[in-house]
Amino acid sequence: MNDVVLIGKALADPTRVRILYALLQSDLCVCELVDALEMGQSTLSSHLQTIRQAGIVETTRRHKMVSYALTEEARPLVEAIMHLNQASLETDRRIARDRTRTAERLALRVHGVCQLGPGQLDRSEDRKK
Amino acid sequence: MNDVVLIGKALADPTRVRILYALLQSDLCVCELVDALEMGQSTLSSHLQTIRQAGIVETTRRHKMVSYALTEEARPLVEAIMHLNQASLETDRRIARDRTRTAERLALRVHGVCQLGPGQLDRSEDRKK
DNA sequence: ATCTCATATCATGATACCACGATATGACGA
DNA sequence: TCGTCATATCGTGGTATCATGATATGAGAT
Repeated sequence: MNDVVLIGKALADPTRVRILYALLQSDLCVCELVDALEMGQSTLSSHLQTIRQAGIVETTRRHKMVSYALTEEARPLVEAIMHLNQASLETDRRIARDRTRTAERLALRVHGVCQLGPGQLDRSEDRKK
Repeated sequence: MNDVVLIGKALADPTRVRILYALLQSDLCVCELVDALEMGQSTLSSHLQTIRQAGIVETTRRHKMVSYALTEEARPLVEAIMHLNQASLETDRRIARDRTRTAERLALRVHGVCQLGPGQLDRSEDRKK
């Protein structure tokens, strides 16, 4: 029962849904998430702990960074829920922005690995418009 | 996104998980749930509204009573999540008691319909032991 | 229409959760 | 060992959520 509740809590907050949706694109380290989702590092970190306790994500160290990934067991569930509400997700502005910023941040990887630390993708990108 | 969060919130509380688990057994009216799960009517009712807003249950009137049932769309999802954590649910004392009391309350139906109102299954059952 | 009874909503106090800044941890390089 | 830097945890003020008792709604029966 408690396990179900933990999974529920993991999905019960918009910020955490954004994180899960981003992790559906790719494994990501904290600094990449900070840049992609534009939120404070402490905020992000505590949400990641919440999701981790639910058994939905797991961590691995890559050099200095800690990388977060969906677990094998949770991925089908997360995909199912996200797909079930695909319409509501695809029309969401915030999610759309997250997705492009995640892609931009991933493009900065070297040999498929994050090397840079947080603060790479600042608002200067907006001026291109 | 909002839809996903609503589903999450629906699962994010032990009381609501108990309700959903009971509804997995059978459609139930509010008075049956009050007896089976042993909780206040107002508490139960507001949780039911939460779950309803998430699109997980729907209501139909049966005589004086309002019956709650899992929706067609949500049932597979709920079953998936419950099954995924079957172990944690089957060892749960509260869930076990809920299940037997739900069965006891269902046995009081006439022609498969609840006729009785709340307060049927009181603690006198315990004295049998 | 009025009474009854099942269900819904309201008001309230207690608890939990959120975002954010400040501080702590802990791995790596010098 | 001593910095450095990415990540984790702590403290705080504001907001949401919970359980419960009191009250409101609304359908069926008289």
